[in-house]
Parts: sequence; C-alpha cells; structure tokens
Amino acid sequence: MNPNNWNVPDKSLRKQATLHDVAQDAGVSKSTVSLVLQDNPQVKDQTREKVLRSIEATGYVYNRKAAALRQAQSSDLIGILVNSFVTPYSAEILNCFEQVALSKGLVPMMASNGEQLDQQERFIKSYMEHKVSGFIICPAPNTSVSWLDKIWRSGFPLVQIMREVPFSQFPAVIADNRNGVREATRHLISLGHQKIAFVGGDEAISDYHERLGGYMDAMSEAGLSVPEAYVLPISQGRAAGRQVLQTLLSYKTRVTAIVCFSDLMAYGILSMSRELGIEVGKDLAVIGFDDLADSSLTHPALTTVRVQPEDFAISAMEMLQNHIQNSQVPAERRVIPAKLIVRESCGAPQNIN
Amino acid sequence: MNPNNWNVPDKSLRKQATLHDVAQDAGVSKSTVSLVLQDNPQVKDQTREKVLRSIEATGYVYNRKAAALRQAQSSDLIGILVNSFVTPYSAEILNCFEQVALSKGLVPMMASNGEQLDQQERFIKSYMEHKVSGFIICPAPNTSVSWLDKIWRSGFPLVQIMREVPFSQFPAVIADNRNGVREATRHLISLGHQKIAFVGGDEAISDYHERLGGYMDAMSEAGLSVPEAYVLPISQGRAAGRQVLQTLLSYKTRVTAIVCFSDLMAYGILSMSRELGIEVGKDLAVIGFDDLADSSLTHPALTTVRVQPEDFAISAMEMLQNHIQNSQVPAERRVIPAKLIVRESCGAPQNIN
DNA sequence: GAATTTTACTGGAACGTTCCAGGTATCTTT
DNA sequence: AAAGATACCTGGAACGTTCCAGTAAAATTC
Repeated sequence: MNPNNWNVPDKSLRKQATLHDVAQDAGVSKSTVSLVLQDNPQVKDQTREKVLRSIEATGYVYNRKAAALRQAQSSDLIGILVNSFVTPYSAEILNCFEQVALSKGLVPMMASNGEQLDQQERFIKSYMEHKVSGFIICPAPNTSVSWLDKIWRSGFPLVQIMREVPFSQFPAVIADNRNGVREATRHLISLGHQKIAFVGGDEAISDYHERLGGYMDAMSEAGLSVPEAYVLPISQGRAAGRQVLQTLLSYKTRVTAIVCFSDLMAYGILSMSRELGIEVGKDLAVIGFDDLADSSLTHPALTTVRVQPEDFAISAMEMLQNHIQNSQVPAERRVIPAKLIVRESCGAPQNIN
Repeated sequence: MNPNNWNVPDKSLRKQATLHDVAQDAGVSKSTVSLVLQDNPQVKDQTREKVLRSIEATGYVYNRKAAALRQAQSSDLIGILVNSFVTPYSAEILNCFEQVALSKGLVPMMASNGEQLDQQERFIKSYMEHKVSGFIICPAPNTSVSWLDKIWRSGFPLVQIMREVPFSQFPAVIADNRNGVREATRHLISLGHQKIAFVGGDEAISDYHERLGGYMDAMSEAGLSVPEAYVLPISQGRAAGRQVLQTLLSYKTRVTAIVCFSDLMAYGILSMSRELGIEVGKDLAVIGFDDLADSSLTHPALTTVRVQPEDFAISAMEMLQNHIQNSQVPAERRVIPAKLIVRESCGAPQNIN
C-alpha cells in the first residue's frame, strides 16, 4: 500500500478510493473485492483478510450510487415527508420512523412540507431524482389526487400518514380521530358538561373533519345542541389556544368544557386560564389530542387522546415495503386506535392506566 | 380517475423511463435529451419542445445517481446530524437548515444520533456511502477526534454545530454559551440575588462546561461563593427540572434564583413551582437558555438567553460549502452571539426588545 | 494418471447519465 | 460556386459498481 497516496491532505487532488484501487492494493481483481464486500463465502479467508486490510488502508468508502445504478431500481432510501419539524407530534413521528428504518436497514430521507404545496413538490421531486424506493407522506393541505397519482405512476409507491387527500385511493395510515374525539366528548358529557366547544384544526385537512365528526356524534347522541359559535377552527398552536379562550369567554352563556384539536392548543388554553385566574379542572374542563410527552407534566395534567406514534411508523413502513416489493398488493387503509387518557384537566377522578 | 388503474400497472414489469427512452420517443439522440435537461441554449426551440413533450409522455424522472456517478464526486446531498428530533431547539435548528438548503438548491439528509455513538456511526457511514458532499454534525457525547478525523480523511468535510469534540480542530459553529450565561447570571446578581444555582446539562458535552463557566465567571466577579450543591448537572428535560427543584428546596439555606441549562428544564421548574405554590418571579427567579417559541407564552413568561437558530444554519452551511469547493480553506470556529431576553420569571422590570 | 468436480478467482458487459470530439446541414462570405 | 463559419445534433467513452460466464488450479474420483 502506497503510503503517500491516500493521506495527502489535499482533498481536491485526492480522489476517493474505488473498488479498483482497493483491488490493486490487495493484488486481486475488483470482482474479488466486490465479493468480499458482499460477504460471499466463496472467498478464501486469507484473501478476504488481505482485502479487508486494503480497504482499511485506502480509506475506501462503498459507493451506493454506483451499486444502485447497476442493481436496477433497488435503493435503501425511503422518502419521509411530514408537515413540520417543529410540531412536537410530528417530531415524535419522525423519531419513530427513524428507529423503524434503522431496524430494517433502510435509510430515511426526511423533510417537512411546512404545510406548503410548493415545498412539498420540491422535496418529492428531488427525492424521486435520488431514486428513493417509496414515500411516506403527510400531505400538505390542498394536495391533489392527480399529483399523488403522478408520483405513483412514475413508479414510486406511497403511503399517506395522519391525513389523507380526499377521494384518494392510496394506502393510508390514519389515527382513529373520530372515535378518539367522540370518547373524549362523551367523557365530558358524562361529567355533566353540556356547553362544550370544539376548537382548533384546519378545515383543509382531513383529520379536522374526522375529529369534528366525533365531537358532533357525541353531542348529538346526548341530545346537546351545538351553536355555531362552539366550533372554532383555527390553525393549531399555543398562541391560538390563548386567543380562542378569550373568544369563548366573551360569550354571554359561558362554555364549561373545551375539546381541543391538539394538545398544543390545550396548552395555550391552560396558560391563558392561569393568567385569567380560571382554574382548569374545576372552573373549566379542557381536553387535548396527541398526548405529547409534556402533557403529563402540565398543571393540571392534561386529559387527552393518545395515538401511539410508533404505530404510525410500524404500519406505514410495513405497508410501504409491501408495495415496494410487490406492486400488485391492494391499497389498504389502516386505522391506529385512539385512547382516552384521563388526567386532571377535566376534574374527573383520575383513572389508573 | 380509473378506479382500478392505479392498482394494476405492474411496476415490476414496467421499468422507469430513461434518457434513452425519451430520446427514442422524441426521435433524437440521448445526448440531445441531456442537453435539454441542462437547459443548453444550443438546442433548437422546436427540438427542445419535442423533447419536453416526450419527457412528459414517458413520465421520465431524472436519475441523479447516474449523473453524479459520471460527474465524479459532486452531489447535492448534505448530511445533517443532530442530537434529537424531539428536542425543540434541535427541531428549530433542523427547520432552519432545511430552509437554507432549499434556498441553495441542496438536499439535506437529516438524522438524529439519539446521543448515542453507535447510532451516530451508523448514519454517518450510510451517508458516506450515499456520497453526501459533507456533514453538519452535532456530535454525540464521547465522540472521538480520531473518528471525526477518519471521516475528514475519507474525503468528507464536516462542520460541528452546537457542541464540539474536545481538542478537535475541525470547523465549528458554537453558541456564545459562556457570555450568554454570564450575562444571565449577572442579571440575577444585579437584582440582588446571591444564592444562585446552576442546574442541568451533561458533563460529557462541551456546551455544559462553557455555560457553567459563564455562571462561575459572574459569581466570582461578584465575590459570591458557589457551594458544590449549587451546581446540579442532570440530563436536560422537563422532568429533570421538576426533580431538581425539589432537591434545591431541601437545602437548609434556600436558593433564591436558578440558572437553567435549557428552557426545557426551566419549564419543569415552573411547573413544579406552581404545584408547590411558589410564585416564580417573586419567590424564586428562574432563567432559561434557548428562547424556545413557547418561552414567551409560559406563565410567568420566561427570561432566557436567545441564540438564533438561523445563524447556526447559515454559518454552518456557508462554512461547509467553502470546504466542499476548496479543501485548502482553514478550519474556522464561529461563535453565534447569545442575547439575554428579559421577561417576567426573574421579577425584573421587563425590557422592551 | 486421466477425467471429473470443486474451489477460488477474474474479465467484461451493463446500469443511466455527462461531455468531448466530431459530423452534417445550412448560412455567409468571397 | 467554393470556402469558411455557424448552428445543431450525435456517437461513444467514462463514472464505480454487480454479476454472469468463464478459467485455472486444486482436490476428488475412478
């Protein structure tokens, strides 16, 4: 092994080592080196070790691009697009996907769409060019079926998560939004609440309508009226929660309970309540959705609806892999169960779970 | 939309279209198609349009792998490794990097190391195989210089962010931790506090020592003693903040102010204080670090130290690009300014800023 | 010890691009 | 009308792998 070849500091002059270089160094053919890299048992141990030493010596780094080029379409890359990095629930989801990918030997390429179509399209286009083998995607509002269709027809299977594009027939993994919020609302009703608001969410996104539906179900089955003013869609977030509480308090007949689209919005309501001297859990019942890590640490601890982020990752990844290896499998729509987690913010006796 | 169509077209039988297919469809050579893709003005408009139509018709997707293989080392991929997706400040950083990459036409490959060496090594190895053109990395605790050195010598420039491996001479973009915490501590001292604790942080990470140093600076310049029990390193996070407050309250002489390693820890202290009936901003002063989006919404609003996450992204990306295009540029260590943001949690009159 | 099988390795085509060195028309110039 | 210039297009080598078909040597069989 030539000592001055690989360690010269000047990167610009020094090409990265290739199979060929390793082969030369080890005095074998590049085919043999390739076999070693693939752990092929055909290679004599003595040769294998010689090659491994040369790999080390040359600082060789496997070139997956070249390999993938040869091996037709295969690629260990999975494109994962969520709505945002800074939304805690999305961050949890990403984290789960990373772990699942790691355990399957896949490499996730993750990006956010920032809820914007153009950003979403730029990333998807770019990932297609990098030949990911499929997509996991939380579609931005107003994503069109025809666009998804184009992706699919270009040879990239995809699985929608968390939301789905209306009338799309593509595989999807969706939370049981309707049941979750129905249970939550029933819980409030069982505690005697009648004037219950549903706040937060984006009307352009499917999950909003499902959660709203669950709320409506529970209200109507209890024979409770839902004045228009009780439903306040507003983009989720803490600041919105603060604002929404003030709106609700301005009503002549005061609401006694609030079902929130998300935990984040519930946090905002909690924070504003404290400032206004309203005691949540006594004067006002608040219920969230997501069960973020922080929700057991708020004061009062937040009653909320939990949908395991791991389940999204495991199901979506599994479904995508099925579509990658066999284009004939039918599109499935999987629903992740939602579970009511009773804590203190509704004033109910706390369950042990 | 054909209801059974998107299920049927057998991807396994249908190869993705290549330059060659497009060329055939358009009745030109693949070289011409390549020229069109590169917007080369040599091509007659008529031909260009014919080719573009064929691209559309065949559903052709550019293959960046093949292109990069030909064009030697170049690649539009940047590997970005942070410590965690679920830490809010890291999420903000990732978001900024994504925006910067987008604006430069680069494609970020992002992953987290989960503060673990093995996960970090797996991702870096994988990204090297995918021939990213460089790395932005927030090194996990106990990352070794020799490992970084190996990456660098394999031809991948890297820039450390937020933390740096001790004695490493690689480029780095670091917050002005020492000054930030020094200012914060001085602020508390100027308000009359003397018994001030410094809590949180991981002793295995460089930023801890810098922030601790800032605290020590301020204490000693004011002639204040720092009993050992006033410094409580503990892995950051809300739960830790709750716990740490109880420890501090157990001391015979009570601490009147707490400098926290992070906002997250401060949130824990805020939440536990509320439960214990301690009024932060009056009975106890608390100061954070990070200025998360939520920190202006807590009650009381958190006094903290802000380090613009955008600045990390902009500086690190710029430095990395310099190293990518010219291996001779010297390693620079850039410091991002830290700014004290005075809000309510220390009981100080609130500045307007 | 000749024929056969097994073991361990190798040469080279192929993957889908880029880009250079040409190659034809067509257009100018004289 | 010949020569040169220009505009537009093309063939083919190269990038770093994989993998098939093949080869040479060693081991086994008869």
